[in-house]
Amino acid sequence: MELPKAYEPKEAEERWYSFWESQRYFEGNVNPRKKPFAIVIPPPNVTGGLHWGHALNNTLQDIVIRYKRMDGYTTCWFPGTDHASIAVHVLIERGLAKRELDDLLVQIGYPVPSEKRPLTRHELGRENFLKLAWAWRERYGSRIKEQLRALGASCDWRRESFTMDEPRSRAVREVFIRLYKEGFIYRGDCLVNWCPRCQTVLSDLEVEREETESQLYYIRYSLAQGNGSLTVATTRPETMLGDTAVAVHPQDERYRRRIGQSVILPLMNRSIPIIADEAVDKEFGTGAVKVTPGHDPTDFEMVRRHGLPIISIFKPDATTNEHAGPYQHLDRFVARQRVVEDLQKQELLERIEKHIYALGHCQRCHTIIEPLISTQWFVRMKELAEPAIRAVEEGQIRFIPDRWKKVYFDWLYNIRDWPISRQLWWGHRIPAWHCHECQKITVAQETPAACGHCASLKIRQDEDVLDTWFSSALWPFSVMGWPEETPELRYFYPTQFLSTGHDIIFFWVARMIFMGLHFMKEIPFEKVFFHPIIKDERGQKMSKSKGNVIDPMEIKERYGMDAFRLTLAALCAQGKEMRVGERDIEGHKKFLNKLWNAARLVLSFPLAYSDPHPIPLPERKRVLEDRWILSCLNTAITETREALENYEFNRAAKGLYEFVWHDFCDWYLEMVKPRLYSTNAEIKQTAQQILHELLSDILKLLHPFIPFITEEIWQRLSVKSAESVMIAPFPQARPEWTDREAERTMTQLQALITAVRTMRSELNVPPQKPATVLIKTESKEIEALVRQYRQFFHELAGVEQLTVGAQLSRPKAAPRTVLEWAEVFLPVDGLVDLAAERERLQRERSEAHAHLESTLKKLSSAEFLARAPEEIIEKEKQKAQEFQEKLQRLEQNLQLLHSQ
RNA sequence: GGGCGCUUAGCUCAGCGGGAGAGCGUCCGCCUUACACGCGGAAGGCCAGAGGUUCGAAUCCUCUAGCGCCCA
Repeated sequence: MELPKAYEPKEAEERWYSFWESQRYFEGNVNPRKKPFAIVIPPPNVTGGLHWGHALNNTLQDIVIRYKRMDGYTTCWFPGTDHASIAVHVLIERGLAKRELDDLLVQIGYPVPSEKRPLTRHELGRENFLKLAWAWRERYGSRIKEQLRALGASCDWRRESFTMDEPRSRAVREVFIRLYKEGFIYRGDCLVNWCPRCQTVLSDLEVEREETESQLYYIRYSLAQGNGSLTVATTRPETMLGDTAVAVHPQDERYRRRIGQSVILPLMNRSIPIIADEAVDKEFGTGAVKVTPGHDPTDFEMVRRHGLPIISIFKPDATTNEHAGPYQHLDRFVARQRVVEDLQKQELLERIEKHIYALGHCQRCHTIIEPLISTQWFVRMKELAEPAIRAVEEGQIRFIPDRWKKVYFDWLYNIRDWPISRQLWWGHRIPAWHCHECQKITVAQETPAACGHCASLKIRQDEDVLDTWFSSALWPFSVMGWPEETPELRYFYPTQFLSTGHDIIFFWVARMIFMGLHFMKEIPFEKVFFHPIIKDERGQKMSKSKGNVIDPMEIKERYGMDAFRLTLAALCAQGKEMRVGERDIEGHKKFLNKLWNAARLVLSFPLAYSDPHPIPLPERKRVLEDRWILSCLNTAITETREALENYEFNRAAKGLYEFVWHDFCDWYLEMVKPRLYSTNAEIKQTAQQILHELLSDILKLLHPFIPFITEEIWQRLSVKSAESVMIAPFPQARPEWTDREAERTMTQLQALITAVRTMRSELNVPPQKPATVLIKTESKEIEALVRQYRQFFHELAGVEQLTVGAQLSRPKAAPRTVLEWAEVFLPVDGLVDLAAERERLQRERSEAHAHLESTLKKLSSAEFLARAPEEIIEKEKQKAQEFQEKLQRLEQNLQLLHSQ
């Protein structure tokens, strides 16, 4: 079937995706006779759209799963989305405030007030808020899923999960209850990271540190006894209102005699002790620091060690409370200003210095974090972390690239307990009920009727929800139906491959590992690939605020998804970041055009038979170029497989690009044309058969990278071995096709043809103009080669007259190219720039000379001969001979030119 | 403060112990019957710097400088 002149990605992409889906190719069903290969998708946030990072990550997963599917595994890619507790919460709150969600409010039957004032979640109440959030998800939550389909992701959509759907919620409750009963979950008062805007606790990981220039205030505290004073330095003067001590380092000579004395806390006129603690940095400020346990993690720990009181001066919205004395009801920054002013008035502020420190911000809303004492739920981590460390240490789980192991270990070795409660509404509500009577806690899957301890009916459920990552941590087994013992779990768990960004190594990867080990008693996945972070062509992270974001769907419109996918794969080296610009995509789109046109050529010579498995072509009918390209194909197959097994996506993609464009199109297709146009039916048939076989393998090799165009071409093959390229077996190298001799001969032929082309080009001999070429060589082999393939010199280099031999005398004034084993002359009419010719040969001579020198130096070294491996010595000897010959030829030609 | 990574052709990057590579860009010549989204050709590099290991270093080690990321 003939192909249209240009490939139309838009229409083809939709058509083939629905074809694959209707044929149920994406479905992975338990099949004990085949080996499983499963991937769980890193669930994207329901609120989001597909960005380039998703595009990369999911392209890589799709490449791997398509490859494995073609290679005979039962593959299953489990898709789904994440409920993104805080992101949705923020989004809905903002929507309410701006009154952008009125239509959804109407939909859930909420009486929408007619006047346009901002609404709050508290006005709606928890139940309505949740209804609204679900309605929002129903309407907008499928966008990312549609975008993944557009990308070509071959997920088993029957198995789609959502972290808040019923089966996943059951898994979450089950895990919570088990961990609670096993003593891993506890509730306690701790100093936590508090976001005053979101009004919730955040884990350390959800706090983003930013280097900020601020001030360091030096404040004088006078001693309770006598006239002396002590100066402390602080970045947060307002928190002094909650100071309960001043601390110095025990070995600090300056303050040793002060330890045990007291100071009067300025503005509050409270006496507080001077304590000694190792945690004090002698170099910081004056070496004496104020201790504010209610609002500083280091101070909190310190005070615990010394048994001192803790005072919290802020309310959850970060305004001051009754403990702030005269500074009550102030915003924290206003409080700071007032405190500083008053200290100045009382001449207690010694000086202010510039100071840079890492200020914590809320990952979601960017508000400055306030450390605050609060009651939260925690997971005791130490015991859970140990097996997770071992699994990676012992290599049951492999990280690629390997270096991320260290990051993982560092975090787990210094693991801190995980605060899992969040003061939000959208999420998994903690399955714990508090009893009014006995104050005890009852945990249960379903709402209990009464307290499990005293049977009181006065119980209420905990208000908090769980950290979203708590449910994500269960993903590898929750998507397979855990806690039920499903056949999927038995067959597909553990999965083989996980691809993700290194930015969530702690958030997600580590947590999946310890949860998997704890609940499944088995690792969740065998290999974790950490892909690079995508940057734009200037090396900047893509972000909405920078305005450098391009919607992948726009890329699809302009270039087609295959071009995007191929680009992402080709640029994906195992580094920390990769830069991608539209130019890169443009370039790879050109490759698709090339492939398309090569296919057009091949398909314009349809096969005369229809058997998809014809009798193999007799070897003796294969000519040099056939043997050569089949040998190259073998190499391409081996290297593609190898690269894919090692997740070297760039090597796989670039290797195929090179093979298809430069070996197959540039050389093979050009060489095979005369046979295609031959009147000898047998010759023609042979050429066509090989061409079809090559194209078919090329399509299969490329399919994981560029699924749409390969299918579009595949479906037009006159003879195809499978109803879809997607389920055709991935090519295997045939050892009998490897042909080193053909490769060597071809290399020589290419060198000779290139030599002629170069001279033609440099002399501006137009392609139409027939050329006369002389090749001088002493090698019988080369001579025979030139004679045998003189047709190619005609076809590929426009050579009309070709003379070859050992005896022919060198033309004096003709341009020449000197190879190791031959000299090529192109006598032309008219003047030749002999000076330029001489110059070029001289340059080549000094180059050859340098090469020769360095090899000879090696060969004359006794140490080299004694220590270098045999094959290297052989190679050096061979090199020496080649350079010698080339040098000799150059000398002879230079002499001839000098005589002119 | 601790850790990790990067520095190779004008740009973006591969290569990571044995003859310096690709894509894009630049320059030259071509509408050759699959493709001008093309064909053919060319120019362009003390592989950041300094030491060391080795018969041999862009590649391994140490230090220095610059840039970037992560953790505290």
